[in-house]
Amino acid sequence: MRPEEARRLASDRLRSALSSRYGIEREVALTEPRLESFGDVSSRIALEAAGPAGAKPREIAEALASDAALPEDVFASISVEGPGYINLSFSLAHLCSVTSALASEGLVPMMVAAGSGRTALVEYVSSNPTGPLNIGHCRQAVLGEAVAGLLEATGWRVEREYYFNDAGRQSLLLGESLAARYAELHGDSHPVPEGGYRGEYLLWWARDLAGERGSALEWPADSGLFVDYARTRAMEMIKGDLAVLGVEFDRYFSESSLIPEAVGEALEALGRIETPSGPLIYEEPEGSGKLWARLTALGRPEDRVLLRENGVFTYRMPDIAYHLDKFGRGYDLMVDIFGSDHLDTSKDVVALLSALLGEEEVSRRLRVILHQFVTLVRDGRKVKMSTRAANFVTLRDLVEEAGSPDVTRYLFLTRRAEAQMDFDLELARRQSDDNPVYYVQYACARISGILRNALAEGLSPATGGASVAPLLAGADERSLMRLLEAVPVRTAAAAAALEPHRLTEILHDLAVSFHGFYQRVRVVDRDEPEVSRARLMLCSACRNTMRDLLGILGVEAPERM
RNA sequence: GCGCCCGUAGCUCAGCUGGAUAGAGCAGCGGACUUCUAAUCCGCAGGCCUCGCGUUCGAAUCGCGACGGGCGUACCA
Repeated sequence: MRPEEARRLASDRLRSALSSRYGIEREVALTEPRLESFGDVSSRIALEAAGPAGAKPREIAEALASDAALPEDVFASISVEGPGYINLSFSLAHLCSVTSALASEGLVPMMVAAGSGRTALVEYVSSNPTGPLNIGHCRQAVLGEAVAGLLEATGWRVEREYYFNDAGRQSLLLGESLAARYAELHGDSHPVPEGGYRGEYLLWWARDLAGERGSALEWPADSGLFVDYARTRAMEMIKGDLAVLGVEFDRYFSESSLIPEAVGEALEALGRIETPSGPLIYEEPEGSGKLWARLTALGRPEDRVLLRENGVFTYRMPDIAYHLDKFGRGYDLMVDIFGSDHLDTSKDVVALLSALLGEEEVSRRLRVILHQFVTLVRDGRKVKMSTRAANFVTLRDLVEEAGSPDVTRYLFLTRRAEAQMDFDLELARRQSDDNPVYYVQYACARISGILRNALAEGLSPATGGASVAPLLAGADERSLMRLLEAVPVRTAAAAAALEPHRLTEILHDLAVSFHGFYQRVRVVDRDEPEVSRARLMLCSACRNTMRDLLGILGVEAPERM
């Protein structure tokens, strides 16, 4: 029986006991208790039901425990502890059968597939093509990958998408910044424009451009060429940076592909909407051609311009068209991952989408994850960063300094998205020995070593399922199996919450338990081949589970270290 | 000013749909390698969970208010 099914069964039995004994209809939640001595799963239902039932919590708990009639092959015991907790213990046979399945099939088949073939689109990074990716994009790339991986592991069909703005003022500014560097090469002075980009990479591009096209180009006569060239190179650069992290998208979606048709249609649709305070879209000043969205009528603090007087859309407008496009593609779930600086925009876009498609539709299909910023710490001091001034640490630098994509990914994923975090460069660099990712990877490598050695002696993991339970009756074995059994449930919960950082906790728990087990229990024992094979099965389950969890996060599970 | 996120051990952070003695890593101190990888293990020490008020049988967790930090508050993205 899969772990989620075992919990469902216990929950249902307790619920019907509660119903028939007290006439209370209520879902019974089961939690993973904090301490192993509290059992394997636990319920507080008796404390919650005490009021409505008009009875003492302990009394209720005793009654439910005796009425529950749980199958003995799955549950070994049910007991009442403390103020009225109902604590359940799994049978060794159940733990062993799950362990066996993990050893032979890995983690994913052990989960009840919540997605079951439905489709999801995860949008992340979406940095505009103006320069290399920075440390913030790095956090986002890592997060997006992990969210996508988590959804895939729970049965969703996932697409990864990168949306970029290439039609706005920033593209123009980048083009002119390139033109300035280009002019500089040929001794002409053309200052980098106000608010322009000063990164050294523009100088390299200028040289390449001069090599291809000679020295006759001029700004603004050849502005289109400069802009196109800069954008192309920037996109190449970004893809290169992503490759350093091992990130690849299924689709790169450009803002300009929405202009003018999709954006026009979106604007028209918005224009048909009436709010209690008047039309959603209005012109102001009269006759100027400038169009505003009446966001205040949708509960937002300010109205916003969607179309400027000069006929150019503001960035919110293509954003809406882009989201409409995504909704139109029929995904069951869309996840947007943004930095916290996008909060306001994102809320405006969600409000306008809700006006177009209905609030229920939007909140059901669209989820926005806003992550907080990363503060870079170098020499114990916080580093100020600015993309345009180009005094920032790039994703590439970061991965190189941290030593590997694995370290970078794992470090970012140990914190939840909405927590600000400090990234200490010195720490990342020197953490080669006591970095949390190595701790986990080392456990995998250790197990691989054991399995290799055992195989060389002709011993392979047992495949008997629950039947080998008597051979794994030790306390260390049970602790590890108990943890393994809960992994599918914890992973599913992490997926439902879109919180990949929880997987690093699971991984850490598993590694701690395994290292302890390894220290105290000899796996391969020539005198006890059957016991050895049972233990090898446990090791294999542990390795597979960690490998699969690491895989979701995009981190390697090495065979040797 | 307003909106959102955050404030937990010396440092970096988990725990937050209220519940059983508040956890981890790093840093500190003390131990364990003739044994499948010591990138490991075992032990010690370290906390008015920012503060105050409230809701509750019960609050790190929920509400309100301070204080502190971050982000936003563009006709930039």
